[in-house]
Amino acid sequence: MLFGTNLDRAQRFNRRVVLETIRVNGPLSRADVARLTGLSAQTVTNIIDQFKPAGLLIEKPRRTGGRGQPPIDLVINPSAAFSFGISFDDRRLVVVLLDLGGEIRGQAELPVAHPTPGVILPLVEAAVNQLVSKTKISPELIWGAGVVMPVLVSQGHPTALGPSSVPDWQDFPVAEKLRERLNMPVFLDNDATAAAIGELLFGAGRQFSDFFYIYLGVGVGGGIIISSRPYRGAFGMSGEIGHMMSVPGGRPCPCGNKGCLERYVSLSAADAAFREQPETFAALDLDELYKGFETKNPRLMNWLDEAAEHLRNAIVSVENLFDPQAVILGGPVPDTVLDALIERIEPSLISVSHRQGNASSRLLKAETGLDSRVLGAASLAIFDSMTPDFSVLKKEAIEVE
Amino acid sequence: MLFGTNLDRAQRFNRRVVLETIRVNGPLSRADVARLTGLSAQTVTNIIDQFKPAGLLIEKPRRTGGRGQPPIDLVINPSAAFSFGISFDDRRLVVVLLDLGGEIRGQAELPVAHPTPGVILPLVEAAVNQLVSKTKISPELIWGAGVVMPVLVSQGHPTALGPSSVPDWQDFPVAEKLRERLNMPVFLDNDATAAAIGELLFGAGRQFSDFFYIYLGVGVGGGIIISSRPYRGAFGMSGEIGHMMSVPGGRPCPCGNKGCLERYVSLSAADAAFREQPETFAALDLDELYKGFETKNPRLMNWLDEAAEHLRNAIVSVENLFDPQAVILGGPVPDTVLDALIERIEPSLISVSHRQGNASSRLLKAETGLDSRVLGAASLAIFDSMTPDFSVLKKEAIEVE
DNA sequence: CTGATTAAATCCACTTATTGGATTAAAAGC
DNA sequence: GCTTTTAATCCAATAAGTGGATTTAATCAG
Repeated sequence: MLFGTNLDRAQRFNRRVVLETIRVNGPLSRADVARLTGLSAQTVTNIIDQFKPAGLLIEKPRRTGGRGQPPIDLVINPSAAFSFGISFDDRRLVVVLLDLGGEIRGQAELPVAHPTPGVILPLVEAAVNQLVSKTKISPELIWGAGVVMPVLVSQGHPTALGPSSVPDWQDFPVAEKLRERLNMPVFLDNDATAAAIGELLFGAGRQFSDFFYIYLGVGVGGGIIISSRPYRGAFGMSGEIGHMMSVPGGRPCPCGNKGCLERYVSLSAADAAFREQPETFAALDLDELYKGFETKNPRLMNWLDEAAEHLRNAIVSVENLFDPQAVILGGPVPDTVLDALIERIEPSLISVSHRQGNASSRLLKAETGLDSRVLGAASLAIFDSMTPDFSVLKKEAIEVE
Repeated sequence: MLFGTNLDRAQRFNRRVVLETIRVNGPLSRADVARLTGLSAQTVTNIIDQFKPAGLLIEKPRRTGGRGQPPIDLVINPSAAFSFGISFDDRRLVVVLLDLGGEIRGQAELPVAHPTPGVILPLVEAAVNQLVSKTKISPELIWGAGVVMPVLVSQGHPTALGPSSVPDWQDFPVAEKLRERLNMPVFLDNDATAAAIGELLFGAGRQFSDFFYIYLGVGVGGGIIISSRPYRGAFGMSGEIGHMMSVPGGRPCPCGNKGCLERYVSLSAADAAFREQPETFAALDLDELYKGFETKNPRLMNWLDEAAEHLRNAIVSVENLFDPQAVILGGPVPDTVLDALIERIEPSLISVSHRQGNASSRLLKAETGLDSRVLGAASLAIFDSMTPDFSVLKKEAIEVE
């Protein structure tokens, strides 16, 4: 439904525009911000004055060199706000504390045997409280927490298409329950979307406004960034690249179709190739698998070749459908595996992105590394508070501060 | 780049919100609009007063029945604005005059042998002038013209990946040249995107904010509507569903890959099946082909079965990637062909859109029919002037009225 | 038939963010 | 030491949305 806006909302929007412009474009003077945003210098001054009490911006000493009065450079104060990232599956729970600059300030990791809500929620609460007291950050600087778990998320709630490794969470109101316990805004998202947002804020996506993030994990998912915002689809389930048809009539998939990409390109598929057995859809021994990659196990090297073929076709489709600035490959796999895949895929990609004069590499490796998942989770709250989204103009939108 | 907004832009945005809300939601009182948009009743009154001089809105007699003072219903005046649609290929040129209600007020159709700019531009100018004088509409009510031709459009200019049926237009500044001749805003777009916008404004897409339009023509293209706006990709070439890989290692495609969907699902592919010959990539005899469909030619019926298979896989991928509210199938093909395809595809579609409780049909037939292309072209200017887009808030945005 | 009730539309004074022009400040150039 | 240039700020003006009060016009209850 459409909505109108007003003076209030417009300023809230402008505040975010100013903040995000400074965050992305490095040290910037008030005059620079005015030029970049189209706002008047006076307006920029006013808005920046509003940020001062919260300490969100740091003024650097006047920079000399050119003519005229030297500008005062502004940068984001990384210690002005914090966010928690929470990630778990059927093996472990990870909680990280991220600052506004994208640095990890604290981390807790716990083994988990039975990831039921009754077990996980208290553990999360304890870990968060412990991190707060250990790092001595003041609670009002915490903008929120993001949660990622191995489920699909539709309209804020966990859902699943096939069997799940965390079945107890189906339709459980995670965000609400955690909000009550932690007393801060809580966001739940798909792993791929969260990782894409993490990459957008702090990683390889920083330079792009439109990219497709491929999250290679136990399955394979996609996070879509359009106009510097996540696109979650009409029902929150977009980006399911793993269930694109890769081999007509191929391997059966729990989703009900045959030949889905995920059955060929995923850690689960790699594991099957490694063990020379069909996929079991049970918990994987990831350490074993990582070791196999490290020792260049021939079955895994073989799998890499095959996986690259399948993935290339999927990327061609993605490029042809989205025409993004880049496709970014990441997820909880060793860097060497990502490199190996990219090396095999890139040279022979033909799509609309193959345009003349486009010499730049279109398939990039994610920068957030093995922790992309939990870093993505942590970036959800920061993203929500900082982005000059359309919805900021809406009445229901949430206050930046 | 980010941009700020101001009071001025905010009102421009609100004006469009009010107008579009009334256009879509039928007769609405000022109070209704206030409730739907979140604007105050006073603001709605003010904005509607601004539209009165231009005659954009019509007040219907007070509606009685309920308690309280009866509301005054408002509807869009279809005769308050007009737009031209211009479409040509290597066979014919079509120019239509559309009103704000989506009705065709006038139409001109001319055969074309050599569609060079030198031939087409004067013909268009003459046709437009003739339609203006014949329908006696006043020139200041014309919001603009949209152009569609068989090329890909990237950043406002014609480009091509493979061979083109209108090679003389490569990188030709169509919009600029026509703007000079017609003295009105001119928009150039891909056929699929234009048809999708037409469907969004006046067709099956009216009820949706997120859908994928499949344009089945000589080739097959896709128009993406996200949040009620077209998504053209980072470089304007999104939606190229025709070059998704359908058969690994399959029929060679001029794009450089093998097994592209378009080599199996398109009028060109149908024609090849009809003639039992490989594709020639020369001009098709469409009338012959249409006749073949009408007489239920067995080779074409066979092609329908095969095409449906390929198209189904592509739609599964599209649904899994975009999670749209619907996929709409249209283009310059007989209704019976669209029906036949949908009938074969729909029942066995499995994707994330296959969610529980989603009984609604996900694959729909376009409503704009055979003329989807030129109607889409005509809707470009109307869309540009009416939609409460993000960009309206920008300094550079164009005035509504 | 009359007064109470309900809802729409408008009137009016007020608030507030942005703006544009003027002013001040601080450097470099000549 | 004066001029030029640029940044940042001061100040009065502008204009759109808001909230409360008022007017208008219908239905409902007695």
